[in-house]
Parts: sequence; structure tokens; C-alpha cells
Amino acid sequence: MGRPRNFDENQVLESVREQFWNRGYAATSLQDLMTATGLGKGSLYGAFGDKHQLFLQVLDSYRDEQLTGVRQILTGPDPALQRLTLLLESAANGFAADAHRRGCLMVNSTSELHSQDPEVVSRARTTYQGVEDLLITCVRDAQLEGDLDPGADPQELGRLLLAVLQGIEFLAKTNMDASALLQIGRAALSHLPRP
Amino acid sequence: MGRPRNFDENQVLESVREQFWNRGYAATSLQDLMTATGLGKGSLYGAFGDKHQLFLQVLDSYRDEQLTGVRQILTGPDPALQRLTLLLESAANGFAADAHRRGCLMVNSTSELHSQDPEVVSRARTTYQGVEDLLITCVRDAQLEGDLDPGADPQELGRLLLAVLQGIEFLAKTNMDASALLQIGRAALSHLPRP
DNA sequence: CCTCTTCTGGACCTTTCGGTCCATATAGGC
DNA sequence: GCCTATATGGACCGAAAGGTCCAGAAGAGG
Repeated sequence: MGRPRNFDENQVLESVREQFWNRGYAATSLQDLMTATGLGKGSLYGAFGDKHQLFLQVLDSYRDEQLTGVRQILTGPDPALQRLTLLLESAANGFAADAHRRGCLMVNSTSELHSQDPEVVSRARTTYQGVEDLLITCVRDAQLEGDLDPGADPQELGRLLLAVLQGIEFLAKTNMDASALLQIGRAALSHLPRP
Repeated sequence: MGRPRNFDENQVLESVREQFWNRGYAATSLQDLMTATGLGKGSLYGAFGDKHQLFLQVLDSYRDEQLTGVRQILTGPDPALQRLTLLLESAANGFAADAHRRGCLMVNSTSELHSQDPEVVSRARTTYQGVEDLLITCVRDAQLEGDLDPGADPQELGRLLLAVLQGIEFLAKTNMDASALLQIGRAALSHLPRP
């Protein structure tokens, strides 16, 4: 009943995500979103609510994709230590490969809005809690496989790797050399306690 | 000659910094800056130029203070390894102690503006290049003092510590527990290669 | 004490912001 | 082929943005 939507919601969310990613939340205007999606205000408001609600939906889908990506890397068939290496290396390479060094949308959004928008903070918290859990599990696997010191605290190592990951993300935005970013990731792993 | 300034420039820069720190660049309006400083537009524009120029001056003074603070910690009389510990611990404690978890102004500004404002990126780059240099020197000292493996690459270790520092800064903004932040800093140091 | 130069605060301007509203278009259900 | 319900895009709104400008205030120098 009624007239059907004339656009694909996921596709619109992708275009909107690009805008927020390129300019940040406050600096992207409704006009930017309209031109990026080709939609009018009526459609945007009807389908997603106001600017803030639309932004949160972008963050939700982004978080889901991020967690899925990390999970894929950290639960592959290779040895656990190798999976951890792959994660850090692909993060460093990925951040460096982006010509505009945009970094991670969730990180940028958190940095911009954390002191004014609890809903953004809550999404950041669940995202990185999720990544932390995946890392800890993978560290535990590496201990079971005999590649890391079984006496070490897996939570401590997982959190350390999470911090290094975020550090690489930020330093990429300061235009640090790609080789230096990679060096940091490899250094973090090479100094984990061995059995 | 002429009427003298009716305010202290450094004091005004401090008030302005607080505003930018609390709300970010795009979200603080000229009105915010006027009420925060008690000055009119004429005075603000006359003394500091437009909003963007004023912001850059805030970043400059902030960078100087940051580098001075880090230098003070990393060149103290204690053993070098202990100085490194002090830096990471005071960073973790400092970020956690802020009730609003505002993080570092330079980091927040970089995350918000790096893809639109090369002048901000350049300030971030010099800031963290400076911190990196200080860290590398301190690592080298620790090697000379026999507390770290003299065969390790000091640049690699310094950069790793820089990344951990930035990681802690970010995770603080996601409301990670203060104890977890501290744990990360200590873990990073405890797993550095010993002689 | 008068003048000259700079500072000061607010009036004012243009533009753009996010958001609402509505006349029209359009497909599904009967 | 209606009728109904939703989608659509743009007109429209008040508020707020950043920036300019100016009349008056106020020391410093002679």
C-alpha cells in the first residue's frame, strides 16, 4: 500500500557514510547529504529521521562491518599468532593506502563527539570491547598453540594490541610513513612474551 | 601610542582553548568564544584574526606546552626506564582523571580536521615527531643504563611507545576503565626487550 | 589639555544551517 | 480504473553562522 521507495537504503547509507567520513559530523550539511545521495529532504527525513539519527545508523552499519572484518581475520585457519600479525599489518597498510588518510570513521566520530554525544560513545565502547574480546581470544589461541608464553595474561596482551592498533590508526592521520606504521605493528608482536 | 589592550592575550588563548577542547572546532561558534572570553568580535578579530587563525594559535601554544611537559618527564634525574614508566602512567592517569574524558586537544583536532586542513596536520606531525624523538632518546638512555636490550632498535621501540600512548589516549575517550588504561601502559613497558 | 592612534562592543549583513510542510507523483489493493 | 497511502522534491521558515564596519572610548605623546 502506498508509493514504494525509489532508492536502496543501504546504498544511500553508503553515500552518506562517505560524506561523514570525509568531513566529519558537524561539517557535513544536509545539502551535502542531498547532493551525495541525490535525494530530497523529504525522502531523507522520511526514511532515516533527522541528521543525528541518520548519523547513528551510519555508525551502526559501520561498526557491524568493522567487527565482521576483524572477526574474519582473527578466526581464520592460520596459526593464531599469524592471524594477529595479519590484522596489524593489514590495518597499517590499509590506513596508509588511503590517499586522504581518513583513518577509521568510528575513531574520528568518537574524537569529534565523545564529550557531547553519549550515543556515539556507547557505540565506540561496544565496538572496541568487541575488538578487544576477539583479540583476547586470539591471544589465548596463540598460547594454546605454543607461540606465546602461556603464563602471560591474555587480557593484558589483547588490550595492549588494541591500543597499538588505535595508535597506528591515529599516527596514520598525522602522515607518518607507511613503513613506520608497519614497523610499529610488527614491533608490537615481536616483543610479546614467548614461551 | 593608541589605546592599549584591555586583556591578557595568553589568558584569552586559554579560555578559547577550553572551548575548542570541549566542543571541537566546527561546533564552537564565535558567540561561544565571545562569551567565554568576555570580549567582543572587534577585539577578537583585531588581536587574533579570524576563527581559523585563532584556532591555529591555540594549537601552537598547546603543542609547545605538551612538548615541554613530555620533555620534563623524559629528561628527569631518574633512570631512563623509570622515566618512560612515569610518562605512560601519568598519561593514563591524566586521561582517566578528566571527568569529561576530553583526551588530547591535538589528537581531537587532528581527527576532526586532518582531511580538510593541512595546517592542522602539519602541527600534529611536528608535535608527534617531537614526542617520538624524545622517546627514542630516552630509550637509548635506558639501553646505555643497562635496563633495555642494547641490541634493539631504539627507533622501533620509541615509535611503539608513541603508538601505545596514542592508543591509551583514544581508549580513554571510549570510557575504558582507568585500571585498564594503566594496565596497557605498564604492559607495553614490561614487554620491552631486556638485556 | 588636546590630538592621534588604537582598541572596543555591538549593530548589521549575507549566507547557510537544520527542520517543517505541502502540492504533486506514483504504485498497490480493491 | 479508481482510491488510498506513502514517497518525493522543493518552497519556506526562524535561527544562527562567520565576518565587516563603525561610532565612540581611552591611553600615550606632545
